[in-house]
Amino acid sequence: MIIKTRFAPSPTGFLHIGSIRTALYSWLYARQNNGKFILRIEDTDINRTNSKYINHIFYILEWLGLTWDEGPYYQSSRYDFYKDIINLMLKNDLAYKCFCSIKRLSNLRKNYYKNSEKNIYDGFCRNKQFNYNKPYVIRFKNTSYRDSVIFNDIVYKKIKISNMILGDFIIQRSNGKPTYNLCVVLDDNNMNITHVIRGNDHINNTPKQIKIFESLQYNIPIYCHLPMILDNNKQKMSKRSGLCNMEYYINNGFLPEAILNYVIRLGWSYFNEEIFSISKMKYLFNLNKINKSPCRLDNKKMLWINKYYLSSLKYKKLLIYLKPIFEKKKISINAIDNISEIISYFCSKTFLLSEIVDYCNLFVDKKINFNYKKVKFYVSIDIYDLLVFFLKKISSNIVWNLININNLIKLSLLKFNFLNKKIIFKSLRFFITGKEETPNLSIVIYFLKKKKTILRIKNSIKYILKYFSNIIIS
RNA sequence: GUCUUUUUCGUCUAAUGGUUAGGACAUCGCUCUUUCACGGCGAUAAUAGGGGUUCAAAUCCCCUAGAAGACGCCA
Repeated sequence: MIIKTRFAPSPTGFLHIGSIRTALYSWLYARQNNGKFILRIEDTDINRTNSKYINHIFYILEWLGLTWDEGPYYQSSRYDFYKDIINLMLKNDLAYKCFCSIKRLSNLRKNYYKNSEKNIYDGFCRNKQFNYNKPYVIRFKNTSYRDSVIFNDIVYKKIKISNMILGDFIIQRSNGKPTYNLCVVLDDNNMNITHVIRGNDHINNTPKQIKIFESLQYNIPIYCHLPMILDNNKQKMSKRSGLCNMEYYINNGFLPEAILNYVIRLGWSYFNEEIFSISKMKYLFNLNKINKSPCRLDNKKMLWINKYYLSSLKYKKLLIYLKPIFEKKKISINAIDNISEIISYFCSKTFLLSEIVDYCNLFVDKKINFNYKKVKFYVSIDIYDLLVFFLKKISSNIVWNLININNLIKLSLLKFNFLNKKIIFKSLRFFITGKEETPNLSIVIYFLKKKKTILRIKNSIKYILKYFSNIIIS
């Protein structure tokens, strides 16, 4: 028997980190067993389905490298298939038409809550042969309410749910479209899915689905419900919440391998290991070792993992990841001549791709626009003298290397020893880069090269002179 | 409210009846680079509470409390 797993998102929002883990686990399990991984788009809710979300699903799975072997199947294009089986179910007394109005059902529900009873359909149309000319839904004709459904979950082991709470649930809406619980069963059977790996918010759907499987005499797949990943408010992640959204991770410079590594460790572990490459995951991952308890995201740990992968990437691959971010920030790579040297140096010092790009931005050939409020803090006669001195020294005929640049800084510290050392560093940094926080000053100067450094200091000197004259005038 | 599930450092987790309750991230300290950052070293920190079973309980059983999900003509 070929192992078949599926990832079956509904395109009603952007994928979040929880769906990614579900996809990863399903994908891994299929790959470990030489099985097949199927992509199925569950788009039976016409009102909420949006094609941009479908494209997003493809994009993210491809970005992560979670390739699928079959599909994508669209449930919306399989209505005829579902329809045939619904008709069969009607014919074999496994389902019935229900003409109850929405108003009647909502009143029913209100009363149930008031009397704290089970909220299920009361079976008003169950054994009647109505044939009104008005809209109807089709309900599954559930078996004895005294039964309970028992199934063995890979993660949660034995789960027992009373048939009492299932009731005669709807399998076809009044608009003629089948509902989720029916489509899932028919598709999982039709596509020969052997293992259903999904979030545990579906645990309560599982008995309903098992009931349909049984009534149609299909083979019931093995279920594996994964504990929820909760957001920072300890709530189920919403497709709209920003921090869990995959767009956020991509735009902020996370690497796919880092995301997968972080996500596989939520609810699963292998001794004290933290780093899992794809091949290592395939080798070590074990469905039977998944935890039951829900977990929360830790952005700091994710950053740490991202840093790990960032520093281990080769320059060429790194550049592929960096290019779209450069473009998004409208920075031209060609404007920095020693870009490869700069990127190779900074990739081991940063947590995010976007940080590397920000650092690169320091070396772009452009005029610095000083923040006027901050200038006030740095500008003084002494700093002016310092810059003039530094300019003179750096313009001299020196070999451009880190040692010599360091020596120049040392020399300046000595010459201006009446100034606070921190002030000297901070001022040089500010007037050379326009920023208050940068990597090591001598490294920055080294990468900036002689010509640009001189130009920038000259501009800063001019700027300070102008600043002084403005003060005198006013 | 009903049903299902869950509870080990702040967070992710290890420990299948005998451990000094281990690791990672975070935090804090020290330390290197005459600055920040990075790095190196170290420290703080947990078995939800109460009963039981047992020579022995984080681990098995019961109760209580907290948390999450489900209870749709959403998926």
